Amino acid sequence: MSPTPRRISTSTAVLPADGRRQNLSLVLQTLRRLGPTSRAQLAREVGVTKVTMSDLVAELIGEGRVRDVGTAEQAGPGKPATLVDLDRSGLLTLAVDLSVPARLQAAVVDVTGTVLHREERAAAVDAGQGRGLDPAVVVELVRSVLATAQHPVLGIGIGTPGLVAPDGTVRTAPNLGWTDVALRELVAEATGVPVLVTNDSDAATQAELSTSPASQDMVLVQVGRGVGCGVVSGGRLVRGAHHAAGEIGHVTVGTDGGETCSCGRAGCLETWLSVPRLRAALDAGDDPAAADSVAEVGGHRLAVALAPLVAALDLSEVVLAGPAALLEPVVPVVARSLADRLLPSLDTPLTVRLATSPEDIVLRGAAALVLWDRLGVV
Amino acid sequence: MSPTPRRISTSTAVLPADGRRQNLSLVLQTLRRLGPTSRAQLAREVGVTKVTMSDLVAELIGEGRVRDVGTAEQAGPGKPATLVDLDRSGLLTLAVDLSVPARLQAAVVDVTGTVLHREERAAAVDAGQGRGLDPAVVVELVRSVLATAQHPVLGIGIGTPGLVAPDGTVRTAPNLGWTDVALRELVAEATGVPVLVTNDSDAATQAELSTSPASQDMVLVQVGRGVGCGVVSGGRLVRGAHHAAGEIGHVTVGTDGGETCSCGRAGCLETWLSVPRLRAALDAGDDPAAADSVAEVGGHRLAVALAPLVAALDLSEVVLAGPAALLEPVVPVVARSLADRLLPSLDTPLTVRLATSPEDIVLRGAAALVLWDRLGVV
DNA sequence: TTGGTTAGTAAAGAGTACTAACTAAAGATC
DNA sequence: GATCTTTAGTTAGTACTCTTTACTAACCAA
Repeated sequence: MSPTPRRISTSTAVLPADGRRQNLSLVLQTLRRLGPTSRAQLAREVGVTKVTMSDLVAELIGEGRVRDVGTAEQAGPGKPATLVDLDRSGLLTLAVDLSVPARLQAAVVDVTGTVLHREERAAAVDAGQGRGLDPAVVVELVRSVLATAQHPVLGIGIGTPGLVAPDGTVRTAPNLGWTDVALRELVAEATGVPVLVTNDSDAATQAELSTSPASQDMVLVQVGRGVGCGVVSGGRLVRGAHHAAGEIGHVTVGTDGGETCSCGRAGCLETWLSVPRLRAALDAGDDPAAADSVAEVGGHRLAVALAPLVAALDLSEVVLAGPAALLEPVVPVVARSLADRLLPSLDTPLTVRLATSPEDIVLRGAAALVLWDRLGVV
Repeated sequence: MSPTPRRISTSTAVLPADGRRQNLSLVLQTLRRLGPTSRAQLAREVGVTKVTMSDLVAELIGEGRVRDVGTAEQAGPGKPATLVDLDRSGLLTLAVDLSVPARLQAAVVDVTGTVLHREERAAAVDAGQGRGLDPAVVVELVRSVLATAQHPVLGIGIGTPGLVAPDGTVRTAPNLGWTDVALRELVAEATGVPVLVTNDSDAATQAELSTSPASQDMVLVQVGRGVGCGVVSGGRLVRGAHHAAGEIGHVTVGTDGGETCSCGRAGCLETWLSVPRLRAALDAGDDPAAADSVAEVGGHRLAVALAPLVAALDLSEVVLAGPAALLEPVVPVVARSLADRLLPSLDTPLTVRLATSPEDIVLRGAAALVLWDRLGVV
């Protein structure tokens, strides 16, 4: 029983055509991972015969998703390989980042995550006065960027703060002053392009997962105005029972009270750790000890909240995303406090680090999610 | 993009034969869920044509896994259905529960989770004196029960405390005094039957998942000598980076110290909540207030530990497994404390409850895991 | 030149599920 | 009572997917 049979995870029947589609996706994924590759090599990687791989590649070339990129220099005996690769111009996506209202961004992103063209808008949001973000601003921004794309885009991915329903409606987003905004519908109707709306932390997590696919079990904590996270377990982004996974900002941390939070309760994680708080401490005095102390307390509280999560899910990585300068001093505090509160792992120890490339992390993640949704490319 | 295409989750190619196997599994799963069913109904449930379903059923009948159970009483116009059902006698498993050394259990379990025959052994384990459980006892117990099975068993499932490696080796199990015991290998060689070894909490969680398949996102907390848990996210049991998911007993809970734990640190969850502690409080005095107080404190601390997990994974259920009499008073405490520490859910509120049928929960879970591993039956 | 190795293609075959058309058996309708 | 309608299940033929086997093409090494 040890060699567990290859198990497929679906709740509906699997037809041969479904398998074919999966195999086509695998080819694209493999190409994304390896770059230009021969058909023979692809066949070995994916686990089909050369014959089948030639057929799969031919289909992808016919669709304009893959193209021939010439002959490899021979590296030994035998006929030199003819390499194929993703057709980058055929895999453009439009990514939108709404996480910072003062700096709404949209960009054309290629399959490697490179931003080809970017535009920004500034929006003033004051939820307290009932002045939310006008969705028309988002639609205009998307249209403007879409017009600059050199090739048709595969889809539009939007990373937004707040809770997003599976149908692409933003249930609630306090930072944007939104309640039940049918964002997917609005943008899709305005553009005629498929639209995917996700939470910004989930997008960031997907970006991290795509760039460093080593960690199959991790949590990415995004520190901004508030605190959110994305959880990856077994290589899959956790969605949750109500599509609200990752909303840890208003979890009470500790058993000794704390400051009163905007949500009305005391000791929420956001009251201990947030960008405004870290920045204020940095700006306030010339006393570096004060800033250190805020980082110390915030990092400790984050570790208190994360410890049960890390233990219960047996995570191997904790990643912090946000302003690097502010979070840099937090990392060792989190690492130390987590070590204090957990049994040491038998094998590889827990890694705590900053996100590999925090810039445009939401944009890249939104683009990656579109690729995943449209092509099954991880 | 809203109708997300049917996505298969594998990292290797999907051959037609893989799809076929999945579809056969789906038939078994559906029969388990619905009981005796017609081929036409199965076809509608699984999502294939009647023709294909007849073929699938014929194969399963040929293997002795499904059998004809006569004609249905006509419930309307049309030819009456000929019903088929799982052949329960052909789907026996042998389940073993090592979670309580003083009461090692093994049983023949049928596909419904009914225990057909059971045997027990008592073992004295004193890890402090280096006297661990002799694996030969387990082998003898398994052999004894196996001899009583009326039909060949599909596999042997063992639920054991401690950390289990994917190859079926028990890495460490303090309660049994075990370190690196190749349990799967030992039992497999002694019996010639496929063996699956899992953590006891994981087995219990699988049992709960099988009996009430409603909750796709839940945590089951097993309270015994220590505290362990099984996490289900998106309907899947979480394994973790080092196959150590669920080990929350030695997570520090709270920010205000606590008793010293056997692991050497202070404030571990196990120091706040455990069966010995609850029982001692119940037995100690005639003062019911004392027992209440222990349940109060233990339940509160459990909620403190679970809150970040529930929020981050957006769980919909928290299930407590263990001695019902002791845990009964803990449930409302956990529910209240969790509500205090979390933002209320927009939709269905969080459910906190006892396991539906705590008796034999590890045995049933181990059996269910064998069915899953051998047949893909959930 | 000859032999060995690797890439890629061609033809034939096995497996899977489909559609179309059938039989069987019941209730409904005239 | 005869005929229509409905549902279950089977038979025959078809399309699709991947495989095995056998081939050509192109290179290195001796």
